[in-house]
Amino acid sequence: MSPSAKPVSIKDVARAAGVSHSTVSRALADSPLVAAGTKQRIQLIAREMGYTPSAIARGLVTRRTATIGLVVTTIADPFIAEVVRGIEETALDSDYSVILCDSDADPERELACVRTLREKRVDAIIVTSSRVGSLYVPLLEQLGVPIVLINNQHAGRYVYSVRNDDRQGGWLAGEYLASLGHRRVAYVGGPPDAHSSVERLEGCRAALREHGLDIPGALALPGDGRTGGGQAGVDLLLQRPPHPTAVFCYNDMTAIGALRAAKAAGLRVPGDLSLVGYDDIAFAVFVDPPLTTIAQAKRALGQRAMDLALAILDGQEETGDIVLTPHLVERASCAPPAPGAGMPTPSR
Amino acid sequence: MSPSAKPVSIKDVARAAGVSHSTVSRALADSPLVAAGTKQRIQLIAREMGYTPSAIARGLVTRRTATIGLVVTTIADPFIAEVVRGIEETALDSDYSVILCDSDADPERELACVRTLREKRVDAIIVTSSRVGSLYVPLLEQLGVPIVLINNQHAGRYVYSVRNDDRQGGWLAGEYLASLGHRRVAYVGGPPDAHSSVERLEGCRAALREHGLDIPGALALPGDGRTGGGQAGVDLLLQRPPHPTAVFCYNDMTAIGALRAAKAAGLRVPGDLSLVGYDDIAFAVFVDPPLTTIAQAKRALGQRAMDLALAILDGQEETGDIVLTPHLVERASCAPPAPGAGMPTPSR
DNA sequence: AATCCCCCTGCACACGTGTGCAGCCATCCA
DNA sequence: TGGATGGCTGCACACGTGTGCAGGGGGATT
Repeated sequence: MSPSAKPVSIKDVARAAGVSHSTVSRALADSPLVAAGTKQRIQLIAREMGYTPSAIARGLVTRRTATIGLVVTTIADPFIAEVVRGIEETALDSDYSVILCDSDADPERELACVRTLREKRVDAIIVTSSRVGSLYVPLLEQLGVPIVLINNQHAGRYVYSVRNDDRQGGWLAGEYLASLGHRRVAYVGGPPDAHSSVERLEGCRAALREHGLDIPGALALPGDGRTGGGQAGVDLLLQRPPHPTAVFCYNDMTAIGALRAAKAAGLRVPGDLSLVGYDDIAFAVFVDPPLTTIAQAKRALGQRAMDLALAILDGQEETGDIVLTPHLVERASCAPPAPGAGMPTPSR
Repeated sequence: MSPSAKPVSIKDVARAAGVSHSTVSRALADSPLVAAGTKQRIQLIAREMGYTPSAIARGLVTRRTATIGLVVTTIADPFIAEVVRGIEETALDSDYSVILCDSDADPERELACVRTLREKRVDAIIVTSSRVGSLYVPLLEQLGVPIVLINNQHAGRYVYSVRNDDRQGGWLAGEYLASLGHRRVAYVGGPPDAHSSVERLEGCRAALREHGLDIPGALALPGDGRTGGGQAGVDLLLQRPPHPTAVFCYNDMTAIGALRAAKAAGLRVPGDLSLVGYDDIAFAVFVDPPLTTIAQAKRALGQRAMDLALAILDGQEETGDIVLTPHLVERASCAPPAPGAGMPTPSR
């Protein structure tokens, strides 16, 4: 069959089998309304003719496309890629397809994506780490489709969310650093408008306070969630003493940037500076030293999101806000502070 | 509108405008057959009613879904993620959607993907780095859809390909190492059945031969395209002297694994061992030392694949095999061999 | 033997959109 | 003023599938 030829339809099968197309439809759906013999014969003929049902036509009548839309800021982010994998996995297991839309963090493109997804009549939409998450809520009225937000809590009808407990993650980092003996820790955050960034900071602060410590405003820097932000953050910290002995980073990319800057400045990690990341991306193991980090269950995040979407479509009333607990992965980028560290002018 | 409400159709608009649905259809398509005034009025009403055309119904009659299927081994691979980004980008610009299928390198899942894509009536399929590429050719007869293979050359009707010139890439690596003065270089490859791996090896050999050198069989090791393969490869090389002074790796992941093994064995890179990767993934910059590597135009690979698919669907006869040229990116993982290196027993 | 009932099959319509063709009305030309 | 022409609109069908309803036929029961 050449690419331009039209595929065999249910009617073609019906003609070959000498029955009506209704009977074929029922036979292929394994309906009890069709006699066992007829059913078997039709199924055989359909197979022989290479029949494949048209999800298009089916979708038109059933109003279900068995397809969900997935909007991501960028698939090139290893954290997001892992989440997507979880979504893909459970989608395939449930015979669902996912239409991927890479908005490239551009709100205009993101809107174009949503418009397309609406035309394609996807059954639901999953959005990961969008900064314009709240933008969807007004759009929802026109959308008429359930939306699951990943790591972007947002209350609202028809808007659900699955997220990592950022506060708890921050707390783990703070508690760990404090227990190592650090008394002067800094924070290099994510994009200024990211809710998750302030949550992680607050969590960290809460833990430090239990030890009588805090992160002063001068040591809480904004970033961008990428290596550049980490690099700039540490550069800035090194310009104004006294230096921190540890830096908690918004995510692993930021930590990797911080690591570069520290090395470039002649500091040893973790000897002179301890670093804690967030996410536990695959590459955290491969930098030198391997990154101690707060691990999110990335795969699970995707799976739960997809499961939630399926449950909603199945008509089950589900809790609208699932939160997953992160945990600390101890590797080699942290150590107790060197005696006398954190003083106005380090050796250099 | 609640999620379960049905969207407004072209007929609803027609009723509101007091015309037939045909006229609405034409007006929205900006057909010259409709009077300018009527057209404007209808478009306004449609907008006010929040009408969105149903790609489902349209697809049924036009036999075009404006959707392509994308089959990947795993989206978690940063190289593939970058390619996907290129595809996504040009797809969105052409108002096409892409259905992503992560086969997890499992042939069975891969087949399930293709079956689903067929049901969804995608206009074309793009496959990246599948090892079972040749498996698609027999399937094509039932498929009736053009297929574009990325980095998986395979002649055949209705099967097209966009690929990186692996031989040339290998040649670049070999030439570079030879010009640095290395006389004993090893190769740690990809999966044994990967055609690209033998191409890169052969290209490298060709360059070395121009300098009177070669890669003996004992120094050409198989791998798996992941860090584990690189690690195992270098471990093996270090077990049997004389050691190579440089290792050309199938890809960056392999090189990163090789780097770990070398460090673990107390070797310094590039002092004691030079390393060349392949792909130039984003993380190649962040390992220590930053990786010298053969860069593939990943984004372009995706773009060209999508462009090719669009051209084919547009009825243009296109050349079926596009090959892109890689280039060397010099960073810090290579240096001239140390004097006396490559001898039976290194210092340790 | 007649009636009833059950099992199976087909008819017809619906889903939302695109399009060839016919038909209507107004305008223009003779 | 009558006919022709052209611009605009609606009718009807098609795309492929699902499903309520009617109807037919055969077996069982009375």
